[in-house]
Amino acid sequence: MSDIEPWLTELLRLNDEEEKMTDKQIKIVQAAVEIFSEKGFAGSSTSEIAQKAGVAEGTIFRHYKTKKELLLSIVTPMMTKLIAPFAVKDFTKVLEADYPTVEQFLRAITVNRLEFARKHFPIIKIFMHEIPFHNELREQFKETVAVLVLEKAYKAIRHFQKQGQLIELPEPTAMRLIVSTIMGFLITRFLLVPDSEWDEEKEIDYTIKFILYGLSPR
Amino acid sequence: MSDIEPWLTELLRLNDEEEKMTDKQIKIVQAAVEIFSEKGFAGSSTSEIAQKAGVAEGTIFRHYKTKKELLLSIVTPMMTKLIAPFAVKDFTKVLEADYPTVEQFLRAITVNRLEFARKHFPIIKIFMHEIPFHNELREQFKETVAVLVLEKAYKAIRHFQKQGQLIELPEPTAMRLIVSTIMGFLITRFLLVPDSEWDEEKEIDYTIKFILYGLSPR
Amino acid sequence: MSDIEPWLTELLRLNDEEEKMTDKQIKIVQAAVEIFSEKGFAGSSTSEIAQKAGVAEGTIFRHYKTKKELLLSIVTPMMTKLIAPFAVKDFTKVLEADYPTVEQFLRAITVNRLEFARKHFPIIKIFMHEIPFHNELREQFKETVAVLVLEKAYKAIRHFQKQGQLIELPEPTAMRLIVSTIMGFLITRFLLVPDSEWDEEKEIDYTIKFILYGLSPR
Amino acid sequence: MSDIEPWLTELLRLNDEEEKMTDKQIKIVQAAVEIFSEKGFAGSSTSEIAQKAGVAEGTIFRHYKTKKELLLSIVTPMMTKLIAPFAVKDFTKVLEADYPTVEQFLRAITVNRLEFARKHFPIIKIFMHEIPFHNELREQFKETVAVLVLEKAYKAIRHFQKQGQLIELPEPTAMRLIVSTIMGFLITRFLLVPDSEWDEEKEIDYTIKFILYGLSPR
DNA sequence: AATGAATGAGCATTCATTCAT
DNA sequence: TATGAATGAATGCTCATTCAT
Repeated sequence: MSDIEPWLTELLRLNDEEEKMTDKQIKIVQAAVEIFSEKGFAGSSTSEIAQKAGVAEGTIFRHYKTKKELLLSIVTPMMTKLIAPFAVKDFTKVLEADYPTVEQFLRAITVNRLEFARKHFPIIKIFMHEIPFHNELREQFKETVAVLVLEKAYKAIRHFQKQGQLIELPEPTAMRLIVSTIMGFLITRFLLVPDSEWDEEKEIDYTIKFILYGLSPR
Repeated sequence: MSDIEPWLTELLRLNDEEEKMTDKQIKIVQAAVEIFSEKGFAGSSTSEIAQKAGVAEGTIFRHYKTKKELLLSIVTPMMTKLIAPFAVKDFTKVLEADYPTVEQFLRAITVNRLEFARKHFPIIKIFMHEIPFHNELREQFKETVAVLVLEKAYKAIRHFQKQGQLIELPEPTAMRLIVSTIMGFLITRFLLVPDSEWDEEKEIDYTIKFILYGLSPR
Repeated sequence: MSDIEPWLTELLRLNDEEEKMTDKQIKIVQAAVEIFSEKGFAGSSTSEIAQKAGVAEGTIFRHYKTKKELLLSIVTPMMTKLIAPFAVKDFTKVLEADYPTVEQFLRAITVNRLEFARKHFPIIKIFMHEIPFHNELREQFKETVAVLVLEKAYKAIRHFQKQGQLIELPEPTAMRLIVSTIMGFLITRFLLVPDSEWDEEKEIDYTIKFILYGLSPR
Repeated sequence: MSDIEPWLTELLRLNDEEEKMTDKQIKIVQAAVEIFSEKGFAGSSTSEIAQKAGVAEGTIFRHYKTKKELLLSIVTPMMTKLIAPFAVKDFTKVLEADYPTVEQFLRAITVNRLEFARKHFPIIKIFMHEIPFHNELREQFKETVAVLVLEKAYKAIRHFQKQGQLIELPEPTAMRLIVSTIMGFLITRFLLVPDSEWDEEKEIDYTIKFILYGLSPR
């Protein structure tokens, strides 16, 4: 915890543009992420966060009106980052120029999201645990992220289907199968076997191939 | 919620063999499942459970020493049921006799677990949310369920690999790809699109085919 | 505080008809009245009340959902008692039968309210301090007490005016002058010179005579 | 509330003689009066005052060591103003010269205090609510105001009694009856019917006449 | 077996006040 | 003079749990 976490630098950069975070505020966020991800939001107490952050309990509430606001201030910016790879105006052009084959596209996406998950893992964990319990989170996710990402992803699927690189499945089904496989990969990597030896290159390869064989015409 | 839930009859049958549950106890479990699955364990209060169950606060603690014991009494029996399909002594014989092809086997497993999930959905939800926060749960799951299921599953994979029906992948990798796909199917079905129209037969078919193509030799 | 206060027996009797108050609850109300009247509602803390009542802080909130509910449970019943002398169906008949002269009527009212104030003094003090800050209190007072009392009082004034015992003033003005004088008498008695020697009989006499001379035709 | 309040100009003038109040300080006092009179001292928070005044929280404490000091700085000068009409050396001479009859004297006092109350209403309200809870206030009031005013008032009463304009009552009793009536007049005017139509001239007249008839020999 | 009053530790949040800038 | 971040004690209230009935 003494090193600066990758998700933190990110968060700092995001907030930098609006307002400077004080030293103590940074410590608070750091402690909150750690504790929320370890015990869940409802299971964490602000006094514990304050203690770990080395600040008075009142200090938390000077910066965040409520405990929930602290949660959202951590989780919301992550959602924005999630859509980053899809936040491109002319998506089809990118596909044509950079990813002539599905394989290249899938590999790019997988590696990219693997790095994203590696960087933001604790926050993603918090997010996935809390999303069923907080309407704001769910709405935010649905309205911004899900919509934007889905639209672009369906476009990519149709693009490769038209080229005959993917079999003709309903886009949602194809999407589901691809996402399941990649999510399963990430979950295995970060939750189930976080420290064991694991040949990442090879596992990526297996995973991509699996999707490819599963979805390409014979 | 007034009808008797499928998971409840199951739970009653399990406990029946040991001890009779009183009327009030049943009401408590019913209320607890509902509330835990809606707000999470830490976010639920025993007083709310008592209220919904229509019993006095003290009554809960007459049957369960602690709130956590109530949680475990709900979640643990579900784990036992989870391994049921694999709780067979001579697994290879079953495979040979009943499931000559991977497709038949996969289809059987998928349909079977789909029904299981349909029946036990609220409890599974509770289980998946709480497992990261309770060592007992994690231990219980690893030591009994995971081990037993994994062992049998690897055996099945090796069985079909030997027959040339599956390509040669490390069993954990094959397992991961299969489980990811099926879990993705179940999560989509029960969490993401619970009420929308969804052609289940067709989706099962797509899913099985995807795994099959992804893992069988060309 | 060790003796049973007059307002307490009253309060107990009122609640008795609905629900029994537990021993601890009585202690809580007793302590609350004492502390509220000494420091004001906002200046009193529930922990202090609990301590003085000799109960755990949580016990207060088992009986009263909020601190404010505790306040209202103390003050509201007093208002009902306030209208008691006017809660008579055929008020004019009472006047004719029992109080042939204004003097008799004024003396009866004054003595009666003096005793009322003596009994309920701490609660009245609380009531008068809190009424500007709590809309519920103000509404309750206006809608029930003020209306009922005013109506009957105006009737009495008109009654004695018709008989030529009172000069012709607008009823509200006559009412104001009478009430001011009696209230001033009570405030002086209980707030300003609570313990000094004070010849009550004589002061009542002066007060009644003052009103009488001030309002009767020469 | 945006206009300059009458009590404020008064307060400024008083403080002017000692020390200049800064712009922010004026805003603070303005906000404090408004909030104290609306929610009571204990129910108001310094942060709310700071916010309404448009200053930083710390600024309040630069000018007033404590919240209570802020209260006193508002209420104390008002007391000085209260005794103004009596702060005359040769009171009897004033009576003889300016007020040959009780009626003239009463009318002068009533009109004068009516204007005073109109100007200082919010502060008077604060004062009356807080006096039971703050010993300093009570002491200050008793030792300076009450004593000075009482002394002069008794003198006036004796003066008119000697002339046969007032009946022979103990001065405190006469005082009580007069003050009750005038206070009742003011309270009715400013608290009970603040915005309704109300013929002030006529009500003053009724009030004076009531006292006069009540206290003068027949 | 069931109750519900009682507990006291713990909770999120607010408070008046301090102090480095 | 003014700021506003920081404090930590205190607040009203909730919690899981106990226990006499």
